[in-house]
Amino acid sequence: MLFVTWNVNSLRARLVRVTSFLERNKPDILCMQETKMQNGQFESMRSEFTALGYSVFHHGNGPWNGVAIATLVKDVEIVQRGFQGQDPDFGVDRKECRFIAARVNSLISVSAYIPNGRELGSIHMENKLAWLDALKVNLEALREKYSNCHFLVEGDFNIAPLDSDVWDIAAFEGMTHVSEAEREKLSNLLNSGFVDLWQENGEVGKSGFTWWDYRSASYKRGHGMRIDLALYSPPLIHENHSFSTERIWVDRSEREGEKPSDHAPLCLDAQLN
DNA sequence: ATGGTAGCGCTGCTA
Repeated sequence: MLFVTWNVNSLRARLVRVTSFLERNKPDILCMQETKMQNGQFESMRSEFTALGYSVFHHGNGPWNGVAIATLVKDVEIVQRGFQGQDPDFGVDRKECRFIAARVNSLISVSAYIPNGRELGSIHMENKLAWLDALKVNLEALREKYSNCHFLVEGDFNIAPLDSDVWDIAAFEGMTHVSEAEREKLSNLLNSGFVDLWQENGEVGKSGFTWWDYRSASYKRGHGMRIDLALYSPPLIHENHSFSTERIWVDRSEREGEKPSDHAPLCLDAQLN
């Protein structure tokens, strides 16, 4: 199966790029982040997806954030929008839509958009760290509930796990995305039973960057970061399941040409049953 | 070079 996660940076601005990508690559599941629209606005473009055979679940409430899952698989149901037990997708100033989970056959597919954090020490950074704690709690609960399911958590984590995941670690002194605090939250999540598939299976010597700033010709200069991740967890109940990564790669062609997102899609070819 | 660019929605915020 082909799995893709892509921060599209506005689904309205990127609709043709996204539908063209689906036509050409036919991923079984596409997780999107930063759709930047409300559920009602998404309805006006739903037919663009259904025409290609995709079912789409969208979770958005305003001009920022917003996540979605599109799939060709027919045995699919939405299992969670936002976090449980609190007013979900909590943000500093408003409710934000950053988490959606669907069951696709025997897989729970999660599309997540972790808060940016803006600056170390800011209220937004505190929110980012709290959000990562809530993500771990919610995933633990879901893994208990769907204990016979594989879990693939994909999205824009706004965290570069390793120093080698940024173009120049020296340039990130005192910056978000590489701080000890957020990396520790990610480690906590991984230690609860997830594998960073790029770290496990990425091509040796390839950077794995998925994001390049629009400014300062960052893409051309190779100034990128690996912040879009695919995390896998096997079923809690270990009965005759298997999962193997055939290949994981970044489709850089989508960061080129006319009006690209500032993120490229992270693609995963994997077999599971 | 404490700049730079893109998107949203209408003035400045978010990334």
